[in-house]
Amino acid sequence: MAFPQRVKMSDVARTAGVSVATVSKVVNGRYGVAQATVERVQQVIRQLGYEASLGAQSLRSHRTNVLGILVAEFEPFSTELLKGASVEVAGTGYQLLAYSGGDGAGTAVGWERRSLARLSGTLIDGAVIVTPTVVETKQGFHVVAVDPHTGPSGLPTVDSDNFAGAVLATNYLLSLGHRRIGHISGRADLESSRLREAGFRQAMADAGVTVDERLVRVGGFRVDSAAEPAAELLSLPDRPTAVFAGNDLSAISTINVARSMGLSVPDDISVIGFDNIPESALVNPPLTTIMQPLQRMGAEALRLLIDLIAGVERDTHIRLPTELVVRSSCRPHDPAGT
Amino acid sequence: MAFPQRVKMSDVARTAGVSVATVSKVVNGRYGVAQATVERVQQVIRQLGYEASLGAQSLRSHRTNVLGILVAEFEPFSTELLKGASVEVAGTGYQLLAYSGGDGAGTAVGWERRSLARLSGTLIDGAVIVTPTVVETKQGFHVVAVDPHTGPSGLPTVDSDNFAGAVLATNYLLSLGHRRIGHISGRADLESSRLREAGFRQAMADAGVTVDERLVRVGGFRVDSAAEPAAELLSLPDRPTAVFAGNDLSAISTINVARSMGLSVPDDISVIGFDNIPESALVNPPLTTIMQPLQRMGAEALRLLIDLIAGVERDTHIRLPTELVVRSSCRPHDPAGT
DNA sequence: GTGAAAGCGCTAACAA
DNA sequence: TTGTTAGCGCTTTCAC
Repeated sequence: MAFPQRVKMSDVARTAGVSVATVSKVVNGRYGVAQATVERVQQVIRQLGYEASLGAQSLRSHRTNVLGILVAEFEPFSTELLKGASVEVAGTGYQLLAYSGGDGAGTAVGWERRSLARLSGTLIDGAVIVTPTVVETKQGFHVVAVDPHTGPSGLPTVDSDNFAGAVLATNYLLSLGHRRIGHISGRADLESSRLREAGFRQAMADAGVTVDERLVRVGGFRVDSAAEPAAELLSLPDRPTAVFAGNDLSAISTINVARSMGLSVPDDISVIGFDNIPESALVNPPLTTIMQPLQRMGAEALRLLIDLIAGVERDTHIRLPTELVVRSSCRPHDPAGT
Repeated sequence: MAFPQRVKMSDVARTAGVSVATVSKVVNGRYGVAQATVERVQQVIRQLGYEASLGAQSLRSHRTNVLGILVAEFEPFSTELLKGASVEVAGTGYQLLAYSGGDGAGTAVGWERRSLARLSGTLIDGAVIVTPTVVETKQGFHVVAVDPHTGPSGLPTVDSDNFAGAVLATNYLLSLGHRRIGHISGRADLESSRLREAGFRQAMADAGVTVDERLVRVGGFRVDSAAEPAAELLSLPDRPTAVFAGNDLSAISTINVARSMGLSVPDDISVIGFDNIPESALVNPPLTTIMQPLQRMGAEALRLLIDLIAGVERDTHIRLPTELVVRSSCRPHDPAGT
């Protein structure tokens, strides 16, 4: 077993004694080929293990039955979506192609435009874009955004109720007696980040608690980018007694920073996250957080995309509910400091 | 913002007043283009937001700087590898393309051959294949297998020490006083599955405990496929007091089945898994398991692939250590049954 | 320094 | 029913 160079359609044609056009017809199940020929060609295809090149095929036909999921990188958030999309795609006849077009540092604005430009029109019939940095609409190519960018956009979207989730998180901390609550926000360009901060402020206002602006910092939704703002927050002379982190990664980063500063979570400071990625249960202490149904979001996005391609009339904005998940990273505030 | 059809190289050429050949040279940084022309073309490229089509480009050039990760589906095991590969790829100049070529039911033998045939030669410069079902070698195309198929294969591989891990798991159960230990094995065609069962048998033999063959069943490494064998095991009149599941998914399935039968884990039966996927910490009770460094395996596989492409001389078989992770799904065996 | 032309592997008219 | 032809968007000689 060392032979198989790449076998192409012309190889099949030659072996079967027909033209490539005929092979193409057989491969694509077109009418107008003698039954005997069909069988002979199929026989050769099996024997040679021929499989059409996705690149060449899509270049020509503009239909591939492959759906793209475009992400900046494969981190816990996007891989959860991927899991959901993966089970949803089963039995649809589509294949899934996940493309990571970022630079790995999470800083490349516009990665989704580049990825989309490289893959759309050829290779994929439609795409789900995860947390895009810019808004753009292409003609004749279907795109669904998960956790979309801020700003008006005609794009079909899937997200969760970020505002309500943030209110949930903040109210939980308030109910525990915290008043000096910090917030590490996410990527300023994302609607979700904006809404979480807005929910935080709303809940604080509703409770009659003034937000200390020094306790609100931009964390960027990543472990590395959140470390510095977290450190600043915790170094304040009158540091917060609780932190609502914009997502679980920021929360985990905050816990790491706290530990490195000799602070105990939740004894010295309570931390709550957002997302409920699987990793949040693995940190020490296990993270209290707001759950977004990530896998379901991935599944809904994929279903929406398939429906759009099929021309199904339907609602193109899906918003799923969030939920408080209590673990061990928060405790009641003790004014006495005992 | 509704304009951009797909902009192609000919659009750039026309706008810049040059030929597509010249644009191509500029895009690929070839020598022999006047500095002024280079700048003008680059200006137009930026202005139009041009990006080369992966499909067309790869069809012609057979070099794409895209590496493939081929999986049957996006489940916790493969997505962990993906996370590891994603951080490893940063800064290498490669992009990652993950392709799910299975049928979603996990039953399609040969998916990796099909996926490979569709993507290799065009689109990707090399591939990491996750738990392939068959062995095959292509010429002039680099492939690394993670958790490879049983049987001799020239393929470069990355795996963990499955045998030692299984011994670890079994010895742990033995040390807890269990003697009637069941095993739900994995996919018969995978080397990892074979080695885990072998390690189980070895550890039992070393402890002088006879394996009851009725307590060894094939589980297939998936939640759904493991449910029936688990149910059979737990329905036995003299059911095992502990089960070593071939992987975490089977273990989780076993816990589900136990609960549905009214059995308590770990009070009525202890369960240990293998893999340490993040989900294992989320089940109730949190799963005791054998950790494979999945993200690191993904990273090592990607590094190995890149080295192979670059022609670096190096070891092409990487085996990483496993480790016992104690959580709450096992407890000492109580002969009295109190 | 630049462009015309051939061709990557495939599909789709159209002709035979 | 089958093969011939053109061309998808791009790269690469090779003339000019």
